[in-house]
Amino acid sequence: MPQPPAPRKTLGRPPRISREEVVTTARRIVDTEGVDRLTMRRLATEIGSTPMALYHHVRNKDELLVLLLNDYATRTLHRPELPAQPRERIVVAAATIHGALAVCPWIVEVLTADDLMATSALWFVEQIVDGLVECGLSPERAVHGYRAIWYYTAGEIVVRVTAARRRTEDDRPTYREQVFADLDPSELPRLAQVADHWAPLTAEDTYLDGLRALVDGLLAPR
Amino acid sequence: MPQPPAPRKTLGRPPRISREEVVTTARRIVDTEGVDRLTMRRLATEIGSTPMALYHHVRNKDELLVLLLNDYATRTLHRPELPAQPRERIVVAAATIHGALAVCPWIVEVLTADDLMATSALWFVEQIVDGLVECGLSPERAVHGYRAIWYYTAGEIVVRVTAARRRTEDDRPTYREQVFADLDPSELPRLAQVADHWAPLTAEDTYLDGLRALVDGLLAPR
DNA sequence: GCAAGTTTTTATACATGTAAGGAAAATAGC
DNA sequence: GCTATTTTCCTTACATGTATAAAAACTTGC
Repeated sequence: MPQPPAPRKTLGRPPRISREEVVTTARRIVDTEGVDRLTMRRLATEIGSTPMALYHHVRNKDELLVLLLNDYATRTLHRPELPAQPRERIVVAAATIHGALAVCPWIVEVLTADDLMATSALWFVEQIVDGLVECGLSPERAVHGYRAIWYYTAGEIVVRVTAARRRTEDDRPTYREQVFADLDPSELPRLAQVADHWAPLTAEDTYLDGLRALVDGLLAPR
Repeated sequence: MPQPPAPRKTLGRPPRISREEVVTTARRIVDTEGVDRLTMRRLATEIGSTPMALYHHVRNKDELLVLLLNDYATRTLHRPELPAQPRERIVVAAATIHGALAVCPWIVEVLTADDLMATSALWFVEQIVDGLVECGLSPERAVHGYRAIWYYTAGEIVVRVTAARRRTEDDRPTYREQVFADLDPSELPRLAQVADHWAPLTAEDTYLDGLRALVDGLLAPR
């Protein structure tokens, strides 16, 4: 026979939903219907509650998205075999984070939030900082180096994703196309020279090249 | 005596407000009261019209912000004396853009929009691409190099600004502080080592250092 | 002058995030 | 059992961006 629930230690009305349930349900909605469908009301009805009840488990929608990102990172960001050579280790660690985030376009709102501080991502940060130190940087410079790598990585994702988003929700010619069509070759010769190839050029994925360049530059003797 | 207005050529009901007026008024609101106060309703009453009328001159609020950014860039982004040496020219051009954007925190929503394509900024892009070519890169690689610089620059601004924003609207301890307090030194020794200095370290402005490293790396022989 | 067509403006309506205040459900002290 | 206290939940309300449809103010062709 069912034990009466052990006497509660906590004060106040017992919660009917948990932060975890909120996040899990939100994840299901995002996974199955896309992040656009994730509204507080929708989430509330899905969970059998009311919108404002969610706000006792999540500070606001932004925080919910951060939690979703952490959840996502924890589940999909597995530690790869890293090369022994520190420079290459840095590159692979950064590229792994980048790869995991790049396929998850809804994070843009959140990405900018803070540096990636999901516990699962910290290991990668450690690898990067450690690699930089092993290559001769002081711990302080190594942290700055990691920050630079993070700026570059986050910037790449944010710019690329929002550009893509804007392209889909928009059939009119891009402002960019417009501008490149009216380029004055005598004023801006280089841009005029590459104007025709600009779109395909900037569509190429050169994250790794840029990352390598940045790491090389960070490690080069001053 | 006032000439009767020349017979209009355009069809349809004559506009009572112009795109320019919309942007100018929006700018005034942003300048005097901050970007938070810029709402479509507020803008409409300020301009003596109705919210939906604005949508005939501006596709949506996002586009309005893009226009504001362009307007801002056109007014404040003046061409500096650039060094003759191409490498340094790249750095100064990028740093100038960065400096102009960094003081203008409300652009974050927009920055991610696309690359900076205000006509006034194109000159800087030209300088960067040209500098890279002068240093021996092919035009294609130069464009990719510019993109890397832009990713880094935009990422730095976005991350820094939103981190600052979150700090002000939030008095609870940061997630980051939380995480760094619970660091396991045996698992993440480097991070534990710098944990105490993390906040001040990441608060330092190291944009230029990172930029130099990136440019160095882009120009290093492969 | 009138009908048709075109562009701008207005009125109305809806979805969304979330603030404010009160109701509900538990414990603790009496 | 009763009251105070604490925590969670619910109801209501508001500001905001913007979709939709109709009205208004023009030009053009007749």
